[in-house]
Amino acid sequence: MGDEKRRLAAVAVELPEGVTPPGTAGRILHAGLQLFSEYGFHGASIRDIAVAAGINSATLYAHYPSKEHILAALVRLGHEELHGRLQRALVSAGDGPGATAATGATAQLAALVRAHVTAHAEYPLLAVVANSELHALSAELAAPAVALREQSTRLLLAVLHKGMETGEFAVDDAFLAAAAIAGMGLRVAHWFGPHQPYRRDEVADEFAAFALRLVGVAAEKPATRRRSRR
Amino acid sequence: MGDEKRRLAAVAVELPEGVTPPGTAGRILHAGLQLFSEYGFHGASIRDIAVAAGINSATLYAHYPSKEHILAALVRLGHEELHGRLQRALVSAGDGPGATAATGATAQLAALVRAHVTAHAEYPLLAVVANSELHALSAELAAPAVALREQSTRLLLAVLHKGMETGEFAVDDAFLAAAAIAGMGLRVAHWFGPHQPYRRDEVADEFAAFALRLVGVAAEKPATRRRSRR
DNA sequence: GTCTATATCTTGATAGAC
DNA sequence: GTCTATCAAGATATAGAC
Repeated sequence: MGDEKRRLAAVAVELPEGVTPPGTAGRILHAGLQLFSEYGFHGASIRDIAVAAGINSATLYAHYPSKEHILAALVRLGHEELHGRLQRALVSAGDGPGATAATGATAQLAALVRAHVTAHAEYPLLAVVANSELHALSAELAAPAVALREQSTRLLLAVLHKGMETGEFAVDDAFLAAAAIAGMGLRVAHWFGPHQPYRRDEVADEFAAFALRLVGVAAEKPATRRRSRR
Repeated sequence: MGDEKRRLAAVAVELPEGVTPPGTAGRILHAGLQLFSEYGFHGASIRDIAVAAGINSATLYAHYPSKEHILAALVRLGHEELHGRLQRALVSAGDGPGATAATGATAQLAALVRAHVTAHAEYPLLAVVANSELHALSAELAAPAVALREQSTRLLLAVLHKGMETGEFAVDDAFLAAAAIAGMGLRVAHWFGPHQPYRRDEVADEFAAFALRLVGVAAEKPATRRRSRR
């Protein structure tokens, strides 16, 4: 699955639009994103980040009070972006015109997984930093992200429980199903990239179909299935 | 899913039996396992490791030529353990008395996933180090693990392709299915622990069932299903 | 094999001029 | 806001006695 030596595939260093601070602060964030995702928090130095941002290392402290705060900003940003997408996906799926009591959870789970996978395929570096470097933060600086993560988990569990109650899903254990579904989506950030023969929405659709099968929902269009690509 | 701040749950620091060097070299390896898994390679210092191993930092160099070599030993060990388990699982499933052309791939996929999940639940620290700290190694020291990882991936892909050919599996794309199945198993190392109300084999069985559903194999015993625990 | 002591370098962060 | 210069602490690794 790609270059197995690196933490993730060669991807453009991108942050969600609208939320990145302008000017130097934003360039520092981009530099941190790139270096933290590749070398980890402790593996990237203040000077490395400064060089990548095109500034002197001392200038950095005019924008962030410490190296840790750069990471905290990225981790928070990543968790906010994901949680916002999950929430919007849920709302859209729940309010859809075709939603009934018998298909609500199915559509919501598909929307949730699609959003989850899309986010990880769209911002792989941010996802890796938010997931794999959270532990480098102090409890205080990690708190906002931890809270968001718990809420995101709750969204998934709620949909699973709902589907189990309506009978849409045949699942023994909601937690284990959530862990499996979340795990397969999280990992996308590590292998997805422009070198793959897939578009983001192809992966998202396929993984949503995987999730539905996983919870016991039969495939909706068995005839439409494409041939294998790999 | 556990303490979301840390990289993994509170688990005993264990290495596979028989492969750990005796004496001080082994204690260094255990110390490295604990500290690398919690703080990452660059987040744990030589002195930290020495203290955890109960020796002076200089003594360490009588056993390993560099800090990087400690990590390399752990990463290699982790990949060898996993690959060995996958191979043995495949052989057992393939040679089983009930194996036929129509069920071979199904049994093999279940065995593969069970072994994968069991390994990650049995040695979570080792799995986290082997997976998440591989990038900190030079290309040379990472090479053995990278090679093993490619072989493990091939095992899974081969089973998927076989099941697609025999008609056991209804899968569009073997690579995406492999990525999903591998991802859900890899993540187990991050949340499994003694605080969870599951035994290792319960998780392994459930995840194997998830994988079979994911590739389109209908549940074998729908009546035997237990009630949800969470 | 294990220690004390130390060399050498890099780290995160600060002081102060412009 | 950005720089030069620098501090104090920490890093990896080595030398040499026992």
